[in-house]
Amino acid sequence: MSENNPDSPPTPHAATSPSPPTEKKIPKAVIKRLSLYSRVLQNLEIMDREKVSSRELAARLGLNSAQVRKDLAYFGQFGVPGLGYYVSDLRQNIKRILGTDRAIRLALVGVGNLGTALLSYAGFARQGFHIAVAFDCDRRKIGSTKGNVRIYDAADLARIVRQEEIDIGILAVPADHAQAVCESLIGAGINAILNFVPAHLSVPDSVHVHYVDLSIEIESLSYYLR
Amino acid sequence: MSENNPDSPPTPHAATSPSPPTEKKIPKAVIKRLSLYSRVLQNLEIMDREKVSSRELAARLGLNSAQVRKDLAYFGQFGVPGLGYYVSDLRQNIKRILGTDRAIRLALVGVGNLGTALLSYAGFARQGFHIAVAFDCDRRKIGSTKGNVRIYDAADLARIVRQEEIDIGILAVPADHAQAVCESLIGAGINAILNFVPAHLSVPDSVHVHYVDLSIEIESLSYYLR
DNA sequence: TAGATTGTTAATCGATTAACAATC
DNA sequence: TAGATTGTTAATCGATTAACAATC
Repeated sequence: MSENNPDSPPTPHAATSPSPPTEKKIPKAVIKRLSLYSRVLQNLEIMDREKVSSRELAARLGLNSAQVRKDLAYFGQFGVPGLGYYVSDLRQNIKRILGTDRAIRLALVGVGNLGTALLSYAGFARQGFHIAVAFDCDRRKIGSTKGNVRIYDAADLARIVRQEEIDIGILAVPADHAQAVCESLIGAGINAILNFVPAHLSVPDSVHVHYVDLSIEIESLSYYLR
Repeated sequence: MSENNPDSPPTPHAATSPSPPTEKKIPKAVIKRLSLYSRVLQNLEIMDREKVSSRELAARLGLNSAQVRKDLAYFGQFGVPGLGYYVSDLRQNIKRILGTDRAIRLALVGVGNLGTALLSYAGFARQGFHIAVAFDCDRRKIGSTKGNVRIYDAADLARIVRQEEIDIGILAVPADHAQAVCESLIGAGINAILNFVPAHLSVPDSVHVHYVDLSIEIESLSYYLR
């Protein structure tokens, strides 16, 4: 989103459409909250709750009820005036909107310290996220498996990512490889990346990157001590 | 920040001052970017760069240069018109502002799957973040050490957190314990928490919580597939 | 000095919240 | 029906960006 400012000259983006004919652009923050609603709804379902109001949904997440209603209204009319939302119904709708009504296939690139931890982290599978393959460029790791996941040569990334129909790439390589690996992933058709590398990635607008950086988070938190 | 809306009745917060006599409130996003600047400056220092402009700093992070200048200007005048910023000088200033010019002491609560991964994650130490102690309530873990960190009984949390002068708490317990543990930490004087638990925490305004939730991130990313 | 870049103000943009008619 | 809660518009709030005088 740094295009067309006085810092970078107006880019003659051949690839980018002048203005996508989308009805209304949905803020990223809305999508993130959708996932939060989904989780709360899952809990409510376990508690056998049939209905829920925007007010309660908001309270359970520390949000404003108008925001909840507005977020949901981006995607259709899911509620019943005077009653609220039907828990299971709304949950299914949200999962469909997010595309998590099927298993999501992940590829991990970089099986170092952090990568290994991610492979053994059970939390993913429970939510329907499946690390299908891993990549590294260390001879000693290639061909082996870790946490039931086979480790392939990073040189074969593009081919295997296509073959295995990977949805999302997880980046956990050394910082100086991040941009290159990122480009390989994009070249292989990936346009959603979870980036654990403490480095800024340059990607086309069509590619979505989420940064996870614990050091930055801790550093930010230290500002608030005492 | 959910106070004073029609959802929650105006809370008669005895403890909260009506409006802190702070000069200007600094947005959380600014603090987060400060940490990013700090990292880029570290890299520039390694490259033996003496000076840097807001333009370059911005470009390296995909931001706007006016934003960089404005962020820094919250805290003083660090730049030289016509020249830019002195790399080492600015970096030191930012570290001082963030409070990371000394080692930060962390306490991990919950030594399960994820907690163990965090203990063995080397990335922290490098940045001056030190997990000083860990807590669990499993008899078999209490008293042992993992990754050089001693695991204490969660029942002794308050006492040890004070004794060890912990700055930040890391929450990695089962979801149904999160709120209670969070309150113990706050009771022990902690007001900065890194929360890995997929649950909303209710905390006073004075306490800062950062949520790290990989499942939510992946779920959000799946929205953008194709 | 001329050129460059800061710090800062004003303009723009986007997101959150309040309010309320419509509706069950 | 009366009470409750939605969907949505308008008002508010906050954050980003452009522009430029001041300054090295």
